[in-house]
Amino acid sequence: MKNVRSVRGMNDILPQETPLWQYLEWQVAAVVSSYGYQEIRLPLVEFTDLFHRGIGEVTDIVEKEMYTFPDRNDESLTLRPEGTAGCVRSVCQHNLAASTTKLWYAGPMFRYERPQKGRQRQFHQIGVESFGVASPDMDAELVCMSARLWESLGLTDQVHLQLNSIGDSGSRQRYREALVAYLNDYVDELDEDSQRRLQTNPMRILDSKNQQTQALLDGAPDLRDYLDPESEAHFSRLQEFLTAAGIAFTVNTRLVRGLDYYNRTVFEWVTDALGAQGTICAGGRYDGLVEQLGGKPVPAAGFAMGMERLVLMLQGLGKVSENPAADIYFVAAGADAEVAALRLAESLRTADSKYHIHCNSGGGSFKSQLKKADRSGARLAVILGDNEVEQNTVGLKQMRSAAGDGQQEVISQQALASRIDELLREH
RNA sequence: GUGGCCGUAGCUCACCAGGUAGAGCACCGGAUUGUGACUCCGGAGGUAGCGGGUUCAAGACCCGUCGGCCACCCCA
Repeated sequence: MKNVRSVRGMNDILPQETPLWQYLEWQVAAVVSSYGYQEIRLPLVEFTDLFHRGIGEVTDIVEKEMYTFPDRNDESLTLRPEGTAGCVRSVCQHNLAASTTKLWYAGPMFRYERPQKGRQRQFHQIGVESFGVASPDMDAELVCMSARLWESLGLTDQVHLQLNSIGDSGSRQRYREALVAYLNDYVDELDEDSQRRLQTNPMRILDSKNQQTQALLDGAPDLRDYLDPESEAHFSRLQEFLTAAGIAFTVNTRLVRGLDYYNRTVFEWVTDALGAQGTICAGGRYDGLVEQLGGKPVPAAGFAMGMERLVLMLQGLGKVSENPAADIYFVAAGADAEVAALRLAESLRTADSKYHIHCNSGGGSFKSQLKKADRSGARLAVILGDNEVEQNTVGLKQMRSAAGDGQQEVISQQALASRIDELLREH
């Protein structure tokens, strides 16, 4: 107990918390399937090369956050740091994108980062990916679907949508040059990180949190002025759709994403309820990725949600997860009574499996077993001792009846199932 | 990877000008014969994250390390 411990940043989700996770998963599955999305289950491990080609060589994820190791065959493998690359790989491998394909998945992702609240090394995402539709109605569908999710989770008034278009590669190229040209005059005023990015990935300077840098950017060229006409039309059409759907958004021309595969639409759902980890959901269009990974050219778009962050928000709502309380607790004293209890509990489960039945009290006096029954939260205690066994009866005690707690009756063992139904269905 | 704060029983925390640890909750048992919740009594549980240093003596001071939180970075 001293020296066994989980790996840093890789946390247990304890029984107390799992109901909330299940609730979240259930809501998401219901919403996305109402849009016709189908679940796909993907490996946690992929060839390292997939992420280098998919996410981009100069991204932070690939440069310093991946769990990469050689397997026994000396091939380099990596624990997936995100879901899109693997999903696209699967789509290519099985030729799934012959027609429009809409997929979703959920599961753990791995990134070697410094843990904080809302950020772990093993964390969980739900991802949604759509293949085969290039027009902006698909972008709109994805945003609508995510908005509907917040609605179903009760989070709508805590989240806000930020939207941008980063155009095609040509417009980004032209904009990058203009931005670098502008910023080169102010190199000394930039923060250290931004100075470095000026060489490696200038557009990432746009979402710097440094205030002085942001002030400098006020005079910088605007990405919007550099969009190619098609991207511009795509973007304005998307905004039309969203307005029609009644979804509020802010166009943030400094919103760029850290993964190289995006083009045109990018969006983020943000909240201020989570401190520095404000993004709960993010995504966009990635029309070039399928081809880049060796498939036929297929347009695509998608987004991913951080489950830990959503769970934190749900907890913040006061949505405390409740463990399913016990319904029936068997109290059995004596060797014969234990046998009878086991037999009766099994027959109850056969008759109706929806009750939570506990029948392994571990012995002890009636008193201590009743105490355990009480703490289990069970509404009914079935009591068996030598007398009951002899007479084929049970004591049935109501632990939580509204009026006059502790009512107890003696009934035949044959009548137990139907009497339990009567008592438990009343509420 | 950088910076700040922190690390005492299962949980929340206390003590201490440095002299080898306590409370509440939880847990277990008991309050006469087969019955829970309230009350009373009792019990178990910590080599004070780990390692080193200073000291006659350290959980308390110093260093390192691991871990947690917060921010940066980055991202979901």
